[in-house]
Amino acid sequence: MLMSQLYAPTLRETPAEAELVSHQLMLRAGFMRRSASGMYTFLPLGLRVIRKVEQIIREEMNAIMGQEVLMPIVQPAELWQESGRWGDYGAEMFRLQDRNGRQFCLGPTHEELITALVRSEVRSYRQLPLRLYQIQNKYRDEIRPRFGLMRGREFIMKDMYSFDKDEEGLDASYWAAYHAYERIFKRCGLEVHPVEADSGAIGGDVTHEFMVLAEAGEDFVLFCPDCGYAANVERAEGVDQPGEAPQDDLQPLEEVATPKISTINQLCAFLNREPKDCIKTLIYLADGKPVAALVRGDHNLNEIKLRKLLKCQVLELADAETIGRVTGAPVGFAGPVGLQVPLYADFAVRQTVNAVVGANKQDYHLLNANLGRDFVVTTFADLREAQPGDPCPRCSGILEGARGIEVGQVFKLGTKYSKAMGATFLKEDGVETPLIMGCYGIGVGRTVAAVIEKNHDDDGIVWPISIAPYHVVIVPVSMKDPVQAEAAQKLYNELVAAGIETVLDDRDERPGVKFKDADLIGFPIRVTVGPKSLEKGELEIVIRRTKEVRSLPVDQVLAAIREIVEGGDLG
RNA sequence: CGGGGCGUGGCGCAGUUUGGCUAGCGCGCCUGCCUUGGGAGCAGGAGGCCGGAGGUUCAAAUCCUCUCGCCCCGACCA
Repeated sequence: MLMSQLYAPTLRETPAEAELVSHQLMLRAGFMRRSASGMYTFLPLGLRVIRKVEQIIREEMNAIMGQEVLMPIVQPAELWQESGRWGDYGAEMFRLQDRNGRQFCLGPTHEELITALVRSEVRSYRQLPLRLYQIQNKYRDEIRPRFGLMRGREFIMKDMYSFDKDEEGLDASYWAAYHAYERIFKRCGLEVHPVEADSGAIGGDVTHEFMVLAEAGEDFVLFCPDCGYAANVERAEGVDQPGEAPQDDLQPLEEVATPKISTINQLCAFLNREPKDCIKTLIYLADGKPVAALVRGDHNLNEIKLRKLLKCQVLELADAETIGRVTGAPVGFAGPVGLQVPLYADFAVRQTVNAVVGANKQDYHLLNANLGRDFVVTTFADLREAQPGDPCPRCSGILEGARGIEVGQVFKLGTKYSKAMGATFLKEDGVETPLIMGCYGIGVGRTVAAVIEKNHDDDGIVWPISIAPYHVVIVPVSMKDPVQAEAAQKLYNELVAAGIETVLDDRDERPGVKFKDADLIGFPIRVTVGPKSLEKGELEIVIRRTKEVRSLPVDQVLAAIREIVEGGDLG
């Protein structure tokens, strides 16, 4: 490809719309442009990167017996009504109608479609296992699209769906996908960390997310440096440290005026106590019914855990009116003593002694509230959000925290969709049984964004060879010098003939401009064709990542480049 | 959806508070000269119904009302 022909409009200045480095660089380097909030056009360079990531995914999916299919983006409402998700998905689903008024959506995911496909064709255990995957655009009308490809409304996703006859089969499919993911991200030059995760609305119990640790990440993960335990904060377990609180030295309950003090921090400053000496009382509505959740003052409640414990559909913080009705006080003064709703408490509450709690009375708190004597908890459970510094739930280590970008997730779905949609098969014994499913997603665009987040410097992107849009750029210092132009063209022909993806920067620009663009775009290898080295019969190879310069005789350049490209990553 | 910010040539911005004459600057773009090892220099030039609609006024980028779009924080979320 000739640079003069390549449609890669680079920008000298950072576009105001972009916040993240990866987003800025993709715009600046001419890889993509925005068309609407959360939707992007990929320009030639961007598309080449996307295609390379897709190709790596294809190879690894095929290697675990995945077969590629292509499904419609527009999906009929009936299928989603069957699974029950037409209602559940809510405003996040792009919906549309055809001319006859039939309802459709732009597929946010494809479980329904694939299940419908398979149920009409798979009849027997002899046809299993079956692993189908697709790579295509999916649509979610996100509340807040942001960070370029990181959270778009239209995004490219690979999803594989597995169908097995039993749990062992599902387990095999799950771990095959898990290990394929490790290979895929490694080939893309990413270090990923599989973490235990919450399965959210998609259902199922066992699930891992593949995280790239980066400040730009929207997720928070906790991990144990000793035993390797790693989990999304949504999922990470809090430890139930054994033992009851000491029963001696209980002080008498005492009411204390705390005017206008309604947060733990204000309270601690006012009373000169530590947050861990307080108990937070949060009033929730679980499917409309008020409940109280108790966590220690230095902890945060994990709503996902509470929702699971209560087995409720809708869980939301109660409004001020409900809080007033339940506690008899305005927001900020709720406490467990005397509350007439079920109390669900985190394990850590069990160890508190002489705690500070709300008095259920405006501008008052209680000192020395004690479990058993002053209030009774309905159920103790792991309800708090784990945090760095907590004990590891698997060993004696201490958890650390980091932000992460979720680039992939694997789920054991079980029979949620096959049951709802009647996707069954006959087992060896002739019994009709729902298919056992798994699903395995990779955000292609997000993976590219993550690679840039982890591989850039002040000058631009530093692509790993494996997904670079081109391997090499040839930069003649001056195209007007026929000697340089000829040498550059000759090398270009040789590289292309050798199957090396090469761009020749044939523009009549000053060298500085061409070097800047080359760095910005991030070609892993640059060959400079200049008068100084040509006189000696040499060319210069510059490694983008290290800026290392190697001067080589002209006739050795091809071999050297080939070695670098075939050697894979430059480390 | 709540809070905040921004819409002025392709990009980045000034001008808006305190209405006023041909709407500016930098970059990019076009022509010519010159230059060629890290975003050169000189000269000339093109390009904007100031997001849109309505209103106030002798006069609106600037004031008022409505609207659309984009970005950030939060809540939310495979």
